[in-house]
Amino acid sequence: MPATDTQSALTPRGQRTRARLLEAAERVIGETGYERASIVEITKSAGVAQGTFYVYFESKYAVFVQLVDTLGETLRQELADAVAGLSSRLEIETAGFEAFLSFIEKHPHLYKVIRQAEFVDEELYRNYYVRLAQGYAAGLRKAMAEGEFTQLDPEAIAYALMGIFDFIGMRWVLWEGQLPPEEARRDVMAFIASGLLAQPQ
Amino acid sequence: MPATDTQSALTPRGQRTRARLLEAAERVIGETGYERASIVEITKSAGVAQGTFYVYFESKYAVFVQLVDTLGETLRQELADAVAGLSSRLEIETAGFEAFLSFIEKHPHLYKVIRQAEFVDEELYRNYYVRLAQGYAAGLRKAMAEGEFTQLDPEAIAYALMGIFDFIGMRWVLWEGQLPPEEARRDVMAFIASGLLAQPQ
Amino acid sequence: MPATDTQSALTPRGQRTRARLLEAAERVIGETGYERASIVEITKSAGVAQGTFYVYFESKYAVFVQLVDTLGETLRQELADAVAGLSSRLEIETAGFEAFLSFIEKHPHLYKVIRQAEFVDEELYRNYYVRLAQGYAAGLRKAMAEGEFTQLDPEAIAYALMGIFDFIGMRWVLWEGQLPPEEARRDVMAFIASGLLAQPQ
Amino acid sequence: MPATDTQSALTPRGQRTRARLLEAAERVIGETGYERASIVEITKSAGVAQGTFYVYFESKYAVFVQLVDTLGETLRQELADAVAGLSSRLEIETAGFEAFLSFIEKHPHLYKVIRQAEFVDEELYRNYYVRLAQGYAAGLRKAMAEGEFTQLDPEAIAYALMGIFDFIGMRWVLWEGQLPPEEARRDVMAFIASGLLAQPQ
DNA sequence: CATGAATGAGGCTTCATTCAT
DNA sequence: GATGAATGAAGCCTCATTCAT
Repeated sequence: MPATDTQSALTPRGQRTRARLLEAAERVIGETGYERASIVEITKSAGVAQGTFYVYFESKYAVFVQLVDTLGETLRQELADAVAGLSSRLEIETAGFEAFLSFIEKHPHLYKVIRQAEFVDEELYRNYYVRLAQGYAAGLRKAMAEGEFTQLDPEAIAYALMGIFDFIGMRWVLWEGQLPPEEARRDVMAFIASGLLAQPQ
Repeated sequence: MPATDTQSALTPRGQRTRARLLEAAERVIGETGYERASIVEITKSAGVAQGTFYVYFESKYAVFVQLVDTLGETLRQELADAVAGLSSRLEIETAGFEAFLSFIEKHPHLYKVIRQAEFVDEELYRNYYVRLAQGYAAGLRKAMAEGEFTQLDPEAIAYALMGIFDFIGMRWVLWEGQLPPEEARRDVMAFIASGLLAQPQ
Repeated sequence: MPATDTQSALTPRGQRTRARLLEAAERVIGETGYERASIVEITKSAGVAQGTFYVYFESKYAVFVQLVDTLGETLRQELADAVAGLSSRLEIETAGFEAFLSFIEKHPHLYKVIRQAEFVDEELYRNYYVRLAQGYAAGLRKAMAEGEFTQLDPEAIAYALMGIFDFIGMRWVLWEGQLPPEEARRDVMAFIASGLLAQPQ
Repeated sequence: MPATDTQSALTPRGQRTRARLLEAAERVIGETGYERASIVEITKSAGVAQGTFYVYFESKYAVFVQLVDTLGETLRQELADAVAGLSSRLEIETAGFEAFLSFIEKHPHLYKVIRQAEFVDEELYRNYYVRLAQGYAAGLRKAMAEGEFTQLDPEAIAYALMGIFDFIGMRWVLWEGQLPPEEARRDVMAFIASGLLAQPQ
């Protein structure tokens, strides 16, 4: 009966309410975790009544999926914007790293959402990374083909790089609430740049 | 009031029961996640009555902490054993990587437990990584001091390396249920080895 | 998180439900005692689902406190009304005695609630009596100062009088379900009246 | 199978264990209340294993009854001893009052036990008071017949006096942990003495 | 005599969801 | 569109009691 999962056919007022709920869900789920986050808390945080939640979302799980999707789209978009026009893979790598870190900084709650997915819906979680990794690996493969880097297993390197970014983001942005110090960022990039030029063994 | 959290004064029978419960908790929590894992499920899986759980553990949370501690200790021990006697940092790195992967392979449930801690008890989670990182950074610092590697921010590099291992482990061991293919392992290590020789920028 | 403990913003329907729950709690706790009274029993007696209890009260303990508070207020109010306009302390004493007995008769469950407080929350229990005794002692002190009675330790006498009323109320109203026979009431009052004129020793 | 409720046929060691359990039960039940008092707590406090409890008592309820019985007997005995040889009712009253207070002082836990009985087993509770009141009323009746006091309803007066003692004992001995100040005791006795000489109205 | 492991019923509380207004 | 009352399943935990040793 309820649950207008597509934004279609929503009055402006409805759109505002829906947006407020989504923000609140991001905040609350990001802070307390999916399981501990209650609909009561989300609606309270959004300033609406409990029942209103179900006017816009089919279930708690549905918002979660919505959030993960939003995360993926937003992140991919921001990364694409950040590297648009760059040609050297190393520049791309650096710009992507910076964009990723500032994305987490701007949306720490949203970023924590994806980390939860592992225990809420593993497929959702994998898809997020698989998709990210595929794009990543494609870029690497191209750069390797063009001789910019050594030929290394692109998928493995993609996951390695994502791991680096993830842990650096966790250590400084999530835990410290700020970007890593200049020195750390520079050394990590130097490490990556040099790594990508590895001599095959 | 009950809960014999110390192994002291447990009859052999009691020790067996406690061990069965711990295994069951590892399995169930690892598979379904902390929040979704119920005491009913754990005790059923251990083949004991519900109340028996509380004879050995103070609470659901308490077993969780127990598991995380066990994980930390076991992993640190296995890593230490794996690299004992090696002198070159690169050998240590390689051996540690292999040991880490085979640890996850042997204890996939246990390894998933730590990933949950982020949402169960963030401090526990951080401590786990902070402690690991400290040891790691110390080793790197020493190798750098001895000129084996370029001087880079040891903490940042430690987190970067942990991130690599974590994601590679996730991608192949957790998702595929097996060690990464030989090629992937070799290329990742080549990447790391070369990265550690980065020219400072 | 829920629990609208303040009556604010309750729809008429909500107010009715809350009132039914409060009555049921009074009945069940009064009859079976705080510890033996279960939420299941209370909600069943109120004709609502178990969860509904927690829409209106934070916990079992919270209703208990609510009941004790209500008891105190109602009793003090009824006593005040009963003695309003009377000037002689003896008349006040008599009227208070009668009012107290008929209060218990009307609210036997509520009265039994306070007797439990001793084992549920001793502070709550003491406060109830301390407060009652203070008002009582103040009245006695005044009457003594005006020479209506002998000068005796007002606090001790206040507790003595409360003890009398309590035990008489217990013996006849609680145990017999009816007011003490005329003769008993008269003799108890004669005892008190004469006692208050004791010659200091 | 177990439960040697009569002390018969107990080895000396058994008698000691039983006594320790009884003391522990008095302490724990007196402090935390019957319902909150757990067998675990009692046995721990007695320094024996959980199962040992059921070697000596049929159930938790059984010890409780045992304690109430002990209380009644001990108190009646001490009161009897205190007034033995006294002939004037007033002396008896005074000595009884003092004996009662010092009994509570020596056995505060035991005394709190009886107060709980109201919610554990109302009949037990009533019997305790009924029995006490009967003896009391008999003494009063006799004194009245002999003209020592005014003729007043003996049962009502007995309950009134018990109420006084109970509340004075509660206020000072239970709450303060010490006997009421000299002045309070004297004034209460003066009040009683004078009350007993009331002119019938 | 004594132990301590094991049980399972039952209690309090939470919370996603439904529904009538 | 929005509300908030109501639901009931399910979860964690406690504890009196039993039993094999």
